[in-house]
Amino acid sequence: MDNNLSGDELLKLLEALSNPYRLKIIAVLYEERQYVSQLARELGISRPLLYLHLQKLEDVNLVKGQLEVSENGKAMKYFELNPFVLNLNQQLIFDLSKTLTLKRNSN
Amino acid sequence: MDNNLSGDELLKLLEALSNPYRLKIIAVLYEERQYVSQLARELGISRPLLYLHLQKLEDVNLVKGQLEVSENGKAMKYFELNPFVLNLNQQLIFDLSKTLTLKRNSN
DNA sequence: ACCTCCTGTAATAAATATATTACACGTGTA
DNA sequence: TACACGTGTAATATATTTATTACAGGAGGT
Repeated sequence: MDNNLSGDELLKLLEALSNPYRLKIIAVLYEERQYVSQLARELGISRPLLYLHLQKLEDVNLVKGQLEVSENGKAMKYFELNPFVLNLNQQLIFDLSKTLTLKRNSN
Repeated sequence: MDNNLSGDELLKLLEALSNPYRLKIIAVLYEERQYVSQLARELGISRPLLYLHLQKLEDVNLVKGQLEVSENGKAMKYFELNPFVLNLNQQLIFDLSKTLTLKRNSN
């Protein structure tokens, strides 16, 4: 087992990553941190939608946001990437499946 | 870039993996190949639903199914795991984001 | 003939995820 | 004051995914 997360956490992480905008957000933030409005423009989506995506990324700790006040006095919420790496393979899934919750049990 | 897949393929793979039953299916098949009805019983879900999940896994080549005829003459559809490994990290996502399709473009 | 156990799928319902619209509010500047 | 640009969220609509129900059909065994 190469990671210290649970099956449920793995699942949440995979869910967070399984959306094109969220992947794109990661790609953009990989180059440099950015504030919400600007990020929305770059991605071509509305701020409310972006918030939703950022939320999901933040929930699994892929991303971190902080509100700052710029020189000109404006409140800016900057987001940046948290480092992460996951070696995904069958063995890992097998191991973590033991701590994975299914709605209806059995297993 | 440690893999030869496109951004869209990566996304499909992540989507295929972001469901508890599908992870569980992988975990079960990691131990041994299994036929559909038995697999459905082990997971505690209906066959139609299992078919749906197997379909998604097969679509991204995580799994492979073949229809066989057992000794007692019954048709059995066995599924087994295809080997796979994916080193998931920010760099990879950044690289593959270039071949990732967003509904509305920009960027 | 009837029961059991298997494959396969169509039609539909229910649950979630994604996306839009419309707000409210703050600060700096013309 | 009005405008531009930022944050934040509630309410709602739309789309997609997940789940169920109800079939049809084949082969072996009693």
